[in-house]
Amino acid sequence: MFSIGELSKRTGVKIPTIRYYEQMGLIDAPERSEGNQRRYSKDGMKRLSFIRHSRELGFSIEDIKGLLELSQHPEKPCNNAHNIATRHLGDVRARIAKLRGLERELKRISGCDADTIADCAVIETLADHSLCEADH
Amino acid sequence: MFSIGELSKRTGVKIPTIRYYEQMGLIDAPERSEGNQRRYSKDGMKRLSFIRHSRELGFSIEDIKGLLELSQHPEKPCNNAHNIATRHLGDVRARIAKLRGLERELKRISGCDADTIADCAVIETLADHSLCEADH
DNA sequence: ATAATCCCTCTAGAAGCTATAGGTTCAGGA
DNA sequence: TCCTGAACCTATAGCTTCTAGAGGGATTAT
Repeated sequence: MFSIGELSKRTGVKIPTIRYYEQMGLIDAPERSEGNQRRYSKDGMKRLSFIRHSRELGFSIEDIKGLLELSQHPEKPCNNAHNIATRHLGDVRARIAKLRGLERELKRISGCDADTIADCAVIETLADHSLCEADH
Repeated sequence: MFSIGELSKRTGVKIPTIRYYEQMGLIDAPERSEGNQRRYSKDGMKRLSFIRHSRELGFSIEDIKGLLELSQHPEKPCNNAHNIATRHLGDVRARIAKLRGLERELKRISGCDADTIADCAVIETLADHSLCEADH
């Protein structure tokens, strides 16, 4: 049994975040001490680690709810887990593609070597859509 | 002079967003009709286009404030504009790098061909940090 | 017993919008 | 001129994932 502070240290999830996850229904409300303080079990810690790891991989709270639910049923088929992961992979790839476009454009405009705003490619580009290379 | 609806159509910025920008101090409060409705000038439209374009490139509201301020002073040096753009480019690159890491990991785990949760790499990975390849 | 540290709940804020409610104004036709 | 329907107004709340603060109680170590 450990306190929320202990749990926080061991999992690397900040205290208010743990309480937030409880509120969002990602983790069960744990037992309480006589003085009403949260007391977590090892299982609680495992669950929180799962959540933390999932967040690090960028899964949304909703997705994590699904994944946690699945993880409770080892005998079930895992298509759903694959679906969630694959969809998320798609999202990540889309974001990468978008950012690559931005990167290209930003690289171009920030390479400007003008001295004054009047000739600056950064400002010029932002002010005039037609100067833009990429069609975003 | 056009109404907010016209402005919205011409710039592609949604009406509530225009009002939000006004509130955030990105655009000046425009003149009003006798009945208190907003009436924009061509200058107002140019400014909003600048903002829209900047947002498309991912600049924050604060950055855009700076860029707009600079764009008003064509005679001034443009180091600041370059600084803002270069910093933002750095941000974008950092995000790309992070997402690439996620992509690699997600690709690995969603390639799992297990049938049940018990053997599923997705769930397994999330549950056990030590199985993780990348050191995120 | 007391001080230091921890924990509690509740609320608000951050970013950048979007949506809704309840009401007013405008533009065009009869 | 009146009417209708579309467009507009303000104010407020919601989205997502936390994070920070206020004001007060619990625990732990000495």
